[in-house]
Amino acid sequence: LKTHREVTIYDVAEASGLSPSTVSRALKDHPHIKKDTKRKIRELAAEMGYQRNKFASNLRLRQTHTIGVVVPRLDSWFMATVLSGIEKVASANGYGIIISQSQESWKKELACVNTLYNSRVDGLLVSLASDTRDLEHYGRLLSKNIPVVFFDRVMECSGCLNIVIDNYSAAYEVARHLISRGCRNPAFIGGNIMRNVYSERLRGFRQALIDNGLVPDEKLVFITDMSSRAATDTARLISGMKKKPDGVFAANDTTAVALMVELARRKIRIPEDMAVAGFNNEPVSSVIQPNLTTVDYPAGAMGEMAALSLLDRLNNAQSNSLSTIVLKHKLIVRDST
Amino acid sequence: LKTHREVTIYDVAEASGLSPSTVSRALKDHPHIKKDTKRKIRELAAEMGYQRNKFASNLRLRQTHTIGVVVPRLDSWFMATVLSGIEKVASANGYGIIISQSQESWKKELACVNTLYNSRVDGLLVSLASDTRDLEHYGRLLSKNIPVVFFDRVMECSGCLNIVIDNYSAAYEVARHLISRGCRNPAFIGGNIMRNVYSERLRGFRQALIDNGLVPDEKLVFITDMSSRAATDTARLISGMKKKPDGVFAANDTTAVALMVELARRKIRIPEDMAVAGFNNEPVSSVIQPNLTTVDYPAGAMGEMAALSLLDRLNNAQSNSLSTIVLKHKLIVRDST
DNA sequence: GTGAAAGCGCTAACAA
DNA sequence: TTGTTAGCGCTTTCAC
Repeated sequence: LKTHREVTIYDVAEASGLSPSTVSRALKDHPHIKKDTKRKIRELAAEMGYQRNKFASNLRLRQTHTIGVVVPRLDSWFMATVLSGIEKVASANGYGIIISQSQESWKKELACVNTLYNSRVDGLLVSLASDTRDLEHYGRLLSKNIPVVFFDRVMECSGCLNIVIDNYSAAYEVARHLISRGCRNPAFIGGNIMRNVYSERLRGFRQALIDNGLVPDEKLVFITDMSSRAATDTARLISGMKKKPDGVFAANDTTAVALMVELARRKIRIPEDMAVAGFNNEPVSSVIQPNLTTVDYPAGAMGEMAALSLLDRLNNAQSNSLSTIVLKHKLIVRDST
Repeated sequence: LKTHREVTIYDVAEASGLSPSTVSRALKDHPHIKKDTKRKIRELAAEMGYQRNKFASNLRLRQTHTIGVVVPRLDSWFMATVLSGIEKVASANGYGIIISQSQESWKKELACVNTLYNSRVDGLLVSLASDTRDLEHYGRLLSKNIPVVFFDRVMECSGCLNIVIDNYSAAYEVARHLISRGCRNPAFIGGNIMRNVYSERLRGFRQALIDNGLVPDEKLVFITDMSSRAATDTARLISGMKKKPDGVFAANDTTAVALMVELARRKIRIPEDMAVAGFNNEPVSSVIQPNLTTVDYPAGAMGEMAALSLLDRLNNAQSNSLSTIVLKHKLIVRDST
């Protein structure tokens, strides 16, 4: 427990010979207070080392100027970049962010949401864990008018806002590109298809094959936990097949890169023997040789947009009835295909 | 402003026919309360959708179970990994984390620290901005017994704890390795040498040269902002020199990699024409061809250790008088040298 | 233009 | 084992 008592508005009031209410008003630039008084109080407060106590204020005002963020994990390029965008917008608008990781687990996501609720965050920014089945744990927030914005990994949810890219089209474009490069038998690597990002990419991938007269081979659809390790294993699997795929579309660059490294180790030439495409346009994609064909994903912009939208809902209660915002993606063709 | 009133312990008290204090105690498993009463109250509270209000509690208790984190930027592999470690330990111990970015600016760092102070965080975890000159802005926290732990980018500070690796030795080892591979004229790329991580690495680099009978060439010391862009520029500069260096030690892998990419574009062979070593052992270092020689930096462990140490100071007020913790690094030799 | 006073929800010293 | 009560520091309505 702290030993020193805080400097409060009462102390400032006493020292200035004014009342606490006047001090409180002066400090927040209330129009009813004389300019001169304001100045005096400001100076005195600064001199005394006064710092307003957010808890007392929050308790009174019932709002915290804090937004909660729940992400599956934060040690990926994508999330770090999104978070950076969120933090930038939040802090520019006087909001703080509390971050928690669900570690890709539904159960832990539930715990995170509850903790953040207890912290009385003004709103929530969420990207879903890999195995989250429903949105019940957000019900309480919603019923209390605490806005929730999902980004990247989202689910349908009345009253929430979803921020995404068009994963279906992006994947469709990738697959079409693969086909145009001569692939007739491409493989897909993705994560748990309960998540929109993976199911939509798989759907786009399949549809592109069908639209081009090819038959998707279910044996070439690999669902993994999207770890580098899993990618390496998949590379082994693939390179051991009698009838190898002639191309691979991995649902993120980290997976694509780990795959390429292992394929190279096994003397499979890229793109001659097997074309490889990724997703996200992570920096590593333009480092690996050959440079990786991928989809540019506006991660920073998504973070900023998510924060902006949340702030908007916070300020203009319900004015905004949008339910989905779709950000632009872009296919980037490089040497791996 | 929220419309719904919260469910409070008063509501639960009324509904249960007990007093608020009993409810409060039951909810926190106070030993003086009958087991049966506890159970009843718990059930009732859950049923009524009671969630304790942290603000009221914080206001009363004068502690928040929240730790503030200030980092230069959070969109790098290193920071994301450190943060992941911090979050893991914090949440496992019932603490939340509020994260803010100084954007490498002293001024903004100051603002971050003040905001976090206003939020009454229990303690602070900090990695310094590139141009921070002194630690005055931490003075107030320290005088209020709010513990501050610096990690990675630290400064001497009585009363604080610093968590680092031995940057001097690590750099010394890298330089010695470069020399053992035949380099006689290696270059150094680092950031602002006000920061220990860069000054120490430069110092170790120089000393290794001297100890091996070489003379450090000051024209081959490049101080940049450590952006990829700057690395590319440096590569151009270097490759345009009449008397090129025969090796480069970059103070992080991102810089080393951007450098290698540009050198390759200019047909400089690595390691034959120029050896390159980096720092951090970022994943990209084992993706680039040739794989990058680097120093393994225990980023995740550093995050966990930082959080753990802070919690320790929070719990055993001042018991721990350590002022510096040094984590182990490891030279990793690969094909780029 | 300024002040008095009530109350946000919770906790703990003290009383019973 | 449980209840009473007095704040934690701030904001704001109402009065002057």
